[in-house]
Amino acid sequence: MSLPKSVLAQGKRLLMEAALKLNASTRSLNALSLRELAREAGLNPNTFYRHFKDFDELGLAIIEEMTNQIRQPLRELRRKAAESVVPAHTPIASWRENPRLNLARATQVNRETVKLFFDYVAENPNAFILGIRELHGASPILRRALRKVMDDFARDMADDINELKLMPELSQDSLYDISETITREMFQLSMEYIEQPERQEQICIKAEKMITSLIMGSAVLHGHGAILMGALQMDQTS
Amino acid sequence: MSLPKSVLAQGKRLLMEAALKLNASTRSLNALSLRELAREAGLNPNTFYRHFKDFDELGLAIIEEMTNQIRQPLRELRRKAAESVVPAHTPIASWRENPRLNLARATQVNRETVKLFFDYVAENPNAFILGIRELHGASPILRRALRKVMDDFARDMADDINELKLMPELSQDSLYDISETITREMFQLSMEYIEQPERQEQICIKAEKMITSLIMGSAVLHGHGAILMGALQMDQTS
DNA sequence: AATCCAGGTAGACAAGCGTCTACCTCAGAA
DNA sequence: TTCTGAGGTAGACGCTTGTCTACCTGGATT
Repeated sequence: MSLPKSVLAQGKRLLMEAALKLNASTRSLNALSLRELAREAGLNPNTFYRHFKDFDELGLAIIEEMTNQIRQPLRELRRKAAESVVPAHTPIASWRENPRLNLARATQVNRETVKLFFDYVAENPNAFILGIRELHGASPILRRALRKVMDDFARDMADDINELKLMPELSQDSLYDISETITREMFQLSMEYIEQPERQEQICIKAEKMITSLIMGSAVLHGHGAILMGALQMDQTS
Repeated sequence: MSLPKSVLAQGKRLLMEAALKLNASTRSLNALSLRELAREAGLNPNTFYRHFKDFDELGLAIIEEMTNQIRQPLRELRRKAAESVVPAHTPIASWRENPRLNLARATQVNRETVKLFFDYVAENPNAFILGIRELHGASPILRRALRKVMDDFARDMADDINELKLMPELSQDSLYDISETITREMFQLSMEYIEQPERQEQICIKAEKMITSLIMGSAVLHGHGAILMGALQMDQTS
């Protein structure tokens, strides 16, 4: 949960961590009082002003740090997962040529990415609580910022699906729509994952199925049903 | 946005409406001050205590009213939409027998339900803002209550899909999972719908596609792909 | 060696807060 | 007709709040 050691002044980080903690356990950011925050951080109330103009600025700082921390690792994981089925730099057969192999790759990437994502959620629950809370919170500034974060995530996902050929070819728009939906759902589910530790495994499975269904359904809807059916039948008999 | 005329004391309704308004425009429920609320409602601060123990109780009252208002109409609409393709009391052919007709029915119900839902959102934006905000808010009580609301919605949806045979047969669990995902997504999208009036039509279409993809994907995943493909091909040539 | 200034503190202020007790009012039950 | 109790008000209480001005400190810059 702790923020990364960086060039941030100590007090600034203390305040950010206190905000994360209070936000998760007690109240949303905009219901937080400056003095309460300072108390939690063990600092003088005025110290807040040395680092932030207002709570939005604090929120933005937290969001930025968190985003930087998770965005790149997620992309790398997708690559690793894809390579674990087909070694890197192997020319990738088209879905039409080898539907079975491609489906296996996609399934593997799906499974591993979901797992990593939830691992990260479990390690940084407070960050996700804050993110999801403020995504629908009262501050338009934070809402906008978090929507952009999710948008970036979705774009990354779409790029990776494209690049790693994780599903039959699709228009850019449709692909992005799917990525957006998946991203939204994953963030939603991360709350359940945090709040119901005893159901974590089920939630993982649910997430995988949701993603698979969405992607498959979209493929069918765009005329790639036959390819998929081929892959699936071969898969079931193996 | 206004709450229904009912047996509620006037002051109670005034307070609930003030809470809706302030929540939507300014701050989340738990960041609301009692005096501010009373001011907005044009009442004495103490009047609050005559009706509610605390803000959670207020929130619960609002949520309950809203749920009663939308739950039944949604169910009825699904029936009407289904009947507009196949008249009531007609014995419904199985998907295997007549995939094309069933797909048409499902598509119609999908389209009309999405439309009705968003219409209702547009009429009661503040209620949805409050609902979505508090679904991820700081109060565990309201979170739990709203999760139950969404759960009920999902169950209704699953029941209707079953009863109206809106998709090929599926295990109850899988069907419920899908309904849950769709419900979650619809609530998410309702925020976008409210905040981006100029994109309302696109959001409708996006929602329809999302639902179709999910349902089709799930059908494929559970071995009903062939039926679907048949229906689709016949559809495309018509 | 002098200076600067980012980071942190101290105290004070008026304003707003939640909540208490006490009082008013008036429709309907007795 | 009297009584009662739900709905609403008034004033006061001690706290907490955000923010202001002023001051301290110690490492880097000159």
